[in-house]
Amino acid sequence: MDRLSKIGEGRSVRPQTAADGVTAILREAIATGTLAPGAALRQDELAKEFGVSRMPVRDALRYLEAEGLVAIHPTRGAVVAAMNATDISELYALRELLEVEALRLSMQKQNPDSLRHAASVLEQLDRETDVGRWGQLNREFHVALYRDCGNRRLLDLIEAQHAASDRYVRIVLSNLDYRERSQDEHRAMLFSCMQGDEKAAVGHLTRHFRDACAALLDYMTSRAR
Amino acid sequence: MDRLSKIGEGRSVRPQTAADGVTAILREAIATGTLAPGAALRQDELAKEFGVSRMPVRDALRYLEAEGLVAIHPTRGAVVAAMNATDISELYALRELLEVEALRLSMQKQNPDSLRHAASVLEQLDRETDVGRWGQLNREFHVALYRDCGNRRLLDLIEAQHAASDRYVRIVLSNLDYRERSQDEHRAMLFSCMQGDEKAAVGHLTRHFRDACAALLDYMTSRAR
DNA sequence: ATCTGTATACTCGTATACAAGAATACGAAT
DNA sequence: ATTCGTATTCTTGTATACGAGTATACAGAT
Repeated sequence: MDRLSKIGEGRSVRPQTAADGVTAILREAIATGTLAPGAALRQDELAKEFGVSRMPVRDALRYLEAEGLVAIHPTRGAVVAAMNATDISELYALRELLEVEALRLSMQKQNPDSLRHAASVLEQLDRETDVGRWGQLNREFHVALYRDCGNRRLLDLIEAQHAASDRYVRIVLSNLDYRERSQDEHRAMLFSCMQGDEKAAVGHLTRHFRDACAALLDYMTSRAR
Repeated sequence: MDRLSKIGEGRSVRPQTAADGVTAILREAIATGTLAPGAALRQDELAKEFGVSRMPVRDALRYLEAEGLVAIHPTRGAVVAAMNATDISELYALRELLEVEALRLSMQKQNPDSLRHAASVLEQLDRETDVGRWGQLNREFHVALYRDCGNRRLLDLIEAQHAASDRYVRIVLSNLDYRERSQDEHRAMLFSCMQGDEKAAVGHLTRHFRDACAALLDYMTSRAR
């Protein structure tokens, strides 16, 4: 048997390659805004900065392009993807569509483990003070509610959209008022899920997205001049 | 002004790079089944075959990985993504979710140009005899119905899922019976769209997906032994 | 005979080097 | 002064070279 026929097996335990490291650092830098939207990403420059050659940097840029965080223009270079009102509306409309469906499917499975985990993440979110962790925990909470939906492809897509909206999420979450409201909505969602009240849960989730989207659009227009 | 601040402008007119060419050839080979699911994709081998170095091949593999057509395992190589019943179910459930939403949104815009284009593609499909073009025209018809949905991100996602299901679509479309049924459903969809009957259009589209999915699952189980 | 350990071969990841294309800057002509 | 053309510089795309990790094969031990 050919040695390569086994490649597809096993979990995707990515050995930590240089490109992965660069990807992670760049992703974080983009999420935090250290690399602002529109900023040019020169291969040479980044390579020197990270102490690697341009090859891993190229790979990293391709990964981030797939995630929608950077835009690559062949022979011209890469830039951090733009942030604008249109993108926000589209992104949140899409997330609502995907996540409402995933929530519905998951609730039919009734897995208490997932809800327990969601509850634990929710508490961590209350205690967490580090801005950087909020986005991550927020994602973890949402995914915990969906993970029993039984559609891996759907879950992957949801995670991808989360990565794309991470930049936005951090903005709204740095607002204390919004943070409290968000947590209220999270608690309401979790409660409805535990009760098995699908309609209520979906309602809370929908409102959650609409709220976040509205807060972001407000923020964008307010500082757009 | 820095020269790079202009990178993001203009349409994404990708200059035909070697990597793009390799990507296109590989994508087609995977779609037609020339490269069967599970087949190993050696960088050296492909590079020699296409008369380029391994670098463009690497890039191509990354693109195809993002499209879900190949699975890359670092330090172990890449293989053509597997085709199985689970994947089919997930993929079609996802497409149904995305495309029904896009259709709904598009129909609210009422753009007769799109429908005219869809009708023209439909006629081409009737006349087309080349198997390779069916998948492409099929995609064009569907996208024509959705393109006014006003959410670019949603459209991109739909196109991505189409690319992933191209392999499957070609299988069901090579069955004459199914082809006729599919065209009937297409015509029914278009008719409902022209009438502005959203409920009926969505019904036809949903049935279209369920039919295709069922036909595929039948096919898979029948020849899986 | 099966299993384990070591050696070998193969493939990928990364680095360096070269070539080609794009944008800017400069100069000449109108 | 403005506009067009050319040259230079910068950046990316591609090729080649090297190093590291993984899997297979073979040999020895249990």
